[in-house]
Amino acid sequence: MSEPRPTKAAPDASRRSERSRRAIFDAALALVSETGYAKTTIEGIAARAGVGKQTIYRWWPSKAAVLLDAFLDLAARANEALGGDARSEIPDTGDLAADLKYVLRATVDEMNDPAFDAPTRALAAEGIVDPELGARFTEALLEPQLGYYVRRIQAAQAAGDVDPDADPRLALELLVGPLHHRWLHRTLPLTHAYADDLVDLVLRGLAPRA
Amino acid sequence: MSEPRPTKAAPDASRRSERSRRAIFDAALALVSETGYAKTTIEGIAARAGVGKQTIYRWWPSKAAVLLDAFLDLAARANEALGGDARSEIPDTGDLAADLKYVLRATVDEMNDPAFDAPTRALAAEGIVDPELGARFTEALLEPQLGYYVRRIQAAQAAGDVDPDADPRLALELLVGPLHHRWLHRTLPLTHAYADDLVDLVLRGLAPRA
DNA sequence: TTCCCGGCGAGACGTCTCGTCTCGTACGCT
DNA sequence: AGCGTACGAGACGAGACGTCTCGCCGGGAA
Repeated sequence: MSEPRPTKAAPDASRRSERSRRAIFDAALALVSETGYAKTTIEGIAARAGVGKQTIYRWWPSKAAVLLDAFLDLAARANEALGGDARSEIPDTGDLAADLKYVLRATVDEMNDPAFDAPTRALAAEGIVDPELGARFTEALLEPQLGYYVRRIQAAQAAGDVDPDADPRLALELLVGPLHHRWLHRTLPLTHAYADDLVDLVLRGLAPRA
Repeated sequence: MSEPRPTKAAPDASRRSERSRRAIFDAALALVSETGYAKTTIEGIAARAGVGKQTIYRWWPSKAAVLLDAFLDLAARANEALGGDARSEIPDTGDLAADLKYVLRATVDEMNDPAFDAPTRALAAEGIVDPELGARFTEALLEPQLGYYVRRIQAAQAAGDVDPDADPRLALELLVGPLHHRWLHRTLPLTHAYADDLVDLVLRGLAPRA
C-alpha cells in the first residue's frame, strides 16, 4: 500500500529550488493576466521564468495545477502581509443581515473585477472538468471561504437570530450558490442590490420559528 | 452595418448537407461518451463521421460549439419523440413543495448519471471560460429550464402559496444555485434528501407574510 | 576539502492537433 | 445540360505537448 508509485521515481523535494518555484509562479501569473489563460502555455511559462520545461513537468501535472499553486501562493503572501490568520473572517457586529450583505457585496465586486474574474474562472472551469484538480481547488480555495459563513451563521444561532434547527451548511449554500450561479453562467448582472435581496430572502427562511 | 463580415465569405446554408450534419453530431456524441471530451478532437470527429475537416470548420467555430449543437439536436429529437412541447413543464398538483421536490430529485438523478454528467460538465466548463459559447449555452439550455420554475412559482403566487411580493427569478436561483454549486464543485454528495431540505428551507422564506 | 548525487537550464526530438489550403468529385438548382 | 458550390480527402506549416539527454552547479557526506 505504501510503496512508491510505479509510475515514476518521485523527485527529492528536499533538493527543490525555491528560486525556480517562485519564478514559475511569477511568470504564470504574469502571463495569464497579460495574454489570458487559454493562450498561456507551459513552454511560455518556462521561458518567461528562465527555467527548463522539465522543472515544471517534474513538479506539476498540468498548466492548471501550476496556476492554482501560484494563486494559492499569492493569496498566502497577501494574507500574511495583513497579519493575523483570521483576516477574512466575516465581521460580527450583531446585525447578521448587515454583516452578510457586506461580505456578499465584496464578493460581487471581486466577481466584477477582471483581475480576479479571469483567473478564477479559468481555475473553476478546469476544476469542473478535472476531478483531481477540482478537489484541490475546492479544498484549498473554496471550502476555507465557506467556513467563514458557517461560523458566522453558528454565531447567529447562538445569539438567537437564526433558527437553531437550521443547517448552517445548507444556509450558506443558499447565499453562495445563487451568486456563483449568476457569476459563472452570466445570466443576469451581479449588483449590490442583488446581494442585498439575496440576503433578505434567505434570512426570512432562517428566522427562528415563532 | 449590415454588410457581410469581412472575416470570411459566408457559406451558402441552403446548400448544406443534412447528411453530413447528422453524421457529425452522431460522431461527436459517440466520441465524447467513449473517450471523454478532452480526448475528443475535431480531426477525430471528422474521421469518425466520414467527413472532411473543412466541413466542420466551415460551420462551427470550435469543438465545444459542435458538441453543444449535437446536444441540442439530441434533446430536440428526444423531446419531439415525447410529443407535446410542454413536456418538461413542472407539474402543478397544487402542492408546491411536492412538485419542486419531484423536479429537483430528478435533476439530482441526472447529475449523478455519468451519461448526462460528463458532456454537460464539459459544456458548462467551456461556457464559463468562453463568453460567446457561454451565452449560447445559457440561452439554449439553461434559461428554458429556468423558465419552468418561474412559471410554477408564479402559479403558486396566484394560488396564494407564495408571497406575491417575492421575485420568482430570485426564488428560482435559491433552488437551482445551491444544487449546481454542489454539482459543479463536488463539495458534498447530491441526494434526494438534500433536494428535499433545500425546497423546505427555501419555501420557508417564500411563505406569504402572516 | 573532495566527491558525488540529483535537481537545474537549455533545448532537441517525435508526436499530435490545430486551422488553412487545395485538389477533384458529386449534388442540386436553373 | 451546365454551372456553382459544398463536399471528402488529405497535404501542409505552425505550434504545443511531454520526454529525453546533455553539461552545469550546489549542497550534504566522507
